[in-house]
Amino acid sequence: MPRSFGKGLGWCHGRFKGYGYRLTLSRQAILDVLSKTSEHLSAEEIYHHAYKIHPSSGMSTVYRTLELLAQLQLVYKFDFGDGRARYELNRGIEDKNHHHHHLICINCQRIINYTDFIDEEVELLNKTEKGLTKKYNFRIMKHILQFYGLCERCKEKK
Amino acid sequence: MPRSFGKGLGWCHGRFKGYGYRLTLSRQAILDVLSKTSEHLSAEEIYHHAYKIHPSSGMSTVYRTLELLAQLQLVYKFDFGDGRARYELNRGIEDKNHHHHHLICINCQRIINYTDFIDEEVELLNKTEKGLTKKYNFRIMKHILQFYGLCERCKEKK
DNA sequence: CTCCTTATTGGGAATAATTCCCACTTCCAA
DNA sequence: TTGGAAGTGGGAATTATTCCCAATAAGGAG
Repeated sequence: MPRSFGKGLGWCHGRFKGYGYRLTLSRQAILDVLSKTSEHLSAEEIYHHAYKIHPSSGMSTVYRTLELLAQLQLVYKFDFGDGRARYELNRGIEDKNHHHHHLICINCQRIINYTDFIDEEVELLNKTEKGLTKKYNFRIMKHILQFYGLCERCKEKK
Repeated sequence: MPRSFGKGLGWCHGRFKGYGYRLTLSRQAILDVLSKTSEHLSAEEIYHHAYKIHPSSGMSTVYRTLELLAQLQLVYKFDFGDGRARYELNRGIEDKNHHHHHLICINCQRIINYTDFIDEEVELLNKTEKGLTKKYNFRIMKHILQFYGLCERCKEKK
């Protein structure tokens, strides 16, 4: 919403206008939802939360907006293997130190953002990226690194 | 089929029986298809190929069988971001040196198995895995490492 | 502030991969 | 040979996502 929106998302506004996009109430509501959670919400979850802020947003709009935001790199779109996409606000633009990878429980879907070893990981990924770019003549645009397993709780029950 | 099946897949037979599963014609056909390709086939592609060998296999059976094979670790199930699962025979059991990761073209879906830097990658992944296991008390069961981009050809056209 | 152009929207229908269901078949061990 | 369990086919059901298009709203110009 207008008020809370100002907090940390003002920069989005410029980004939108810069590309000729309109910052509508639906889009604000969706950005607002994403900015207020640390969870990795699905489109439907975002839809439900956005509903409370701006009740007339439909699913189509949610999907379209998320697609747009992903394209603008304002959000990341992830697949954690449970058959639906999940979205996370890209906080990295204003706040470095937020770069992380994911550890996913295949039983309860709990997701942990970890930053351990992240520097080494990023270093190796960059190196590999360079090597692959050269050898296979690719233009690499993104990578995925995820660990899957059973979390503390789910491990017991099996 | 029976004859060609003997080539390199004999060990599957034992694996099946060991778990009390039956090695039916449908299952043989599917394993046969997977053993004869280096591509990453989707369930539907596997279905079509298997059809030539054993025409009465239905889609349900293909999905069920692939699920079973993945569970037995005889095949790997991958998601390359194009909305359908893809499957690859696990040749690692008899043939080391086949461990690889994937480089995927987001435009034409071409997939390259690369082994460059694989030792360093595996080393870092193992280390990270150990660290995460300890810190978050997870039982890690698998990881995903993939690079996405535009291949040589698709890069030009954009 | 109002008007005009055009991006954006809602919602219902369409799509597509995968899973479900269940009567029928096949396999194997006794 | 037979009984029960494992496996099967195919069509229906499920589910996330995309498509479509008439109606709406954003925001710059006047």
